[in-house]
Amino acid sequence: MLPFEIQATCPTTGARAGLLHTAHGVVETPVFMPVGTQATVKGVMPRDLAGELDAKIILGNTYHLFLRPGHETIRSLGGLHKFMNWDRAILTDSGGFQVFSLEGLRKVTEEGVLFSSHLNGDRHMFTPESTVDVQMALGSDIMMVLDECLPYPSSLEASRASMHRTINWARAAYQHYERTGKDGQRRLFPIVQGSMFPELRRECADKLMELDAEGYAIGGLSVGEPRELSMEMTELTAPLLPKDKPRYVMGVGMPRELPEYVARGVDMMDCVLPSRNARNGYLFTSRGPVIIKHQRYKEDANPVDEACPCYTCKNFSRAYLRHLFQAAEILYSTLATIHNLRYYLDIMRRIRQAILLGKFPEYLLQVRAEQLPELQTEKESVS
RNA sequence: GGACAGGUGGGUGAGUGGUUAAAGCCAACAGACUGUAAAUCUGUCCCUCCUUGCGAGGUACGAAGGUUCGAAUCCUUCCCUGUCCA
Repeated sequence: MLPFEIQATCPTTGARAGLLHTAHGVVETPVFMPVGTQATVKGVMPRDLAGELDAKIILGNTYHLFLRPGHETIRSLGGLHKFMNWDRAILTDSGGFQVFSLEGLRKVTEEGVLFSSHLNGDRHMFTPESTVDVQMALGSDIMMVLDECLPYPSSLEASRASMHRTINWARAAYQHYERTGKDGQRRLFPIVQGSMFPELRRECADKLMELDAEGYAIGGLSVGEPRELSMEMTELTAPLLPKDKPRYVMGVGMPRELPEYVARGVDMMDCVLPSRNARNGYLFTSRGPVIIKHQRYKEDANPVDEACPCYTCKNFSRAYLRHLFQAAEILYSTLATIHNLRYYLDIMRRIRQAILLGKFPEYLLQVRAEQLPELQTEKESVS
């Protein structure tokens, strides 16, 4: 298997366009990966995910799938791909994010994380080794090492200790992986931590480099810090990671930030924003956000985004979507999620094209120059 | 015609003499959301004013009177609604 093929690099910014080969297809990078935590991208059928949206890779979650339905159940049913009828690539997060999001339901020790299930309180010990085993049972194409995702802000001392723990876990996970699971069909990515401290980020990246992994992630971002900080941390960390390996920034970002991350050498991103915000009534458009529940859309016959070629925009009005939202109809979530994901994925396709054509700097400048209103005005939405 | 039960803010529905401009829920109107405990969560939700404060007035619990220092709460009459009996 060709590990990671870089097709073009922007000489100005360092942005790359590449091909990430997996046992479940080729992923064109830079890529945005829709989040499908519980073996489903909420609201969207795999048929649309592969067809209309043409996503090449999606996320699953170790913690959630371990608890329900259980990795052994999924293994016995033929693996996660078969289980959810998704024959393209899957990346699984390790449960490291749940260390952050389920703070209060877990205890971190040097050995790993002891979770109290949010479903029934049962206690489960997650170790670097066990999370690799679970992800192998799921049949993940890209596995993530167990890491400790700290909240913001965290003290220097706490961040340093945590960062070292994450390094130790990464080593343990990698050793285990090389002993039991490395077969050229899958990958295991370590995750750079270090909170918002440049020296910790550098040290962490440095140490993880020794693992000579098949790809690296930058984690611990989008945990409450100002947006500029997430960008700064990425900017200083990405160049420390191997040029010939995919770089993955976890849990970002807003649409306009996507090219910014790519400009900093990032190849992969994921975020729940497009899917979650869709369900909560927040639609991303080329002219800024459309909060579909707003009264101003009650009689708006226009599509969500004139410029969007998605199924939702091609066939339905804002007024209809607003109605579905107000009525809490299931179809709303589906149509809204299809739109938002299509919006994100189309942005990534444009970014990739720009890089391949050597026009990424212009693209970036153009995006930066667009002064999108925070919210569309009454006048704009009526016109 | 008779007997019960009941009429509370957009809806529903608590509240039976004073911390009640009146709980809760819903609707409505806004806000949040970044490796998903999220089809979730938060706020506003009678009117006017300002020095925007757990501020000042004014209206308000079917209607009109009355009792009381004080009434959505007690009394009287009337109007209306529901159920049952003729």
